Amino acid sequence: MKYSIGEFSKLTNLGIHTLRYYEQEHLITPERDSGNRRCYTDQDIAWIDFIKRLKDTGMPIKEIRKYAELRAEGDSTLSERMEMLISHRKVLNEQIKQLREHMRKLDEKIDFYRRENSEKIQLKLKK
Amino acid sequence: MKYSIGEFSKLTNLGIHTLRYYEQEHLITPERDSGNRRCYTDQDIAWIDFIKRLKDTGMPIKEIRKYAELRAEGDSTLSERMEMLISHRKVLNEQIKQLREHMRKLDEKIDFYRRENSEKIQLKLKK
DNA sequence: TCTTGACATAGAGTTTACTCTACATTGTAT
DNA sequence: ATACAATGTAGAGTAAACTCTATGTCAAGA
Repeated sequence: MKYSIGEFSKLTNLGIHTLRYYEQEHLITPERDSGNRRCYTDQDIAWIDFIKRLKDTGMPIKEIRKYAELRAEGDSTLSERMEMLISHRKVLNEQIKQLREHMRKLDEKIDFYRRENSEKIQLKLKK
Repeated sequence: MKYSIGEFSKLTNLGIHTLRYYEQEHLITPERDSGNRRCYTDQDIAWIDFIKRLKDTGMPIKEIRKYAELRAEGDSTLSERMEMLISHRKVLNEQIKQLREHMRKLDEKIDFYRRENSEKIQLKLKK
């Protein structure tokens, strides 16, 4: 199937402006029809999903762009792309570890508050 | 112990400019000495650590500011602050879940590449 | 006393990632 | 044929979170 930018925008939940911006940044390069309109494909949906994933895990547009450009070059860049993913995997792993630590500390703080609060309540009851 | 902004900057790894910016945004309000210089304390170090944690977990400055202002009001806001933390805890939990899912998908992709690559190698060997 | 370095404020500049505006063109329904 | 909604490009505007610059003050060492 082929999609106009409007349809594709709905399918991906990315604004039309954002899609054009991504094109400008070389993240995605849809074909054009006879009237110069963008034609997005089903593969493009999967590709945008992947871009979103990279974004959600903190990869800046510039680096996603590097990946996208390698991808556009074809199979000869497969191993280079794999290296990028493996190195990104490490980053992701670190992030998860960090968040767990943050969660732990947050729980400590919540516990502390709970204790503080119940002490305050004890005091109020004594009064 | 009391610290000048320069010392405090080193202790917290936040630039002097950033510290002044945080003050402007009401995240932290150090005392001033006779000559109007900022005096940071050891508590301030712990407080900045906590601010960093909130930032690292995606809380925007404006919301941290709300928390900081409640904190400055004292004990009467304890339960309100606790509510904020508990609700932030949920966000954090969601984040961790999301990242795990991203990791899973990333691993799938890496696996896929590995297979692609080995096929390519097989083809080369046959040639 | 003079100079230098850390600090002060006010405000401008930067980066990232959008988001919007203005204006031209095109495909489609009436 | 015409109106109008979707699309096109170019470029301006926005928001967040810094980051830097200009200019001034002041305390301490040479």
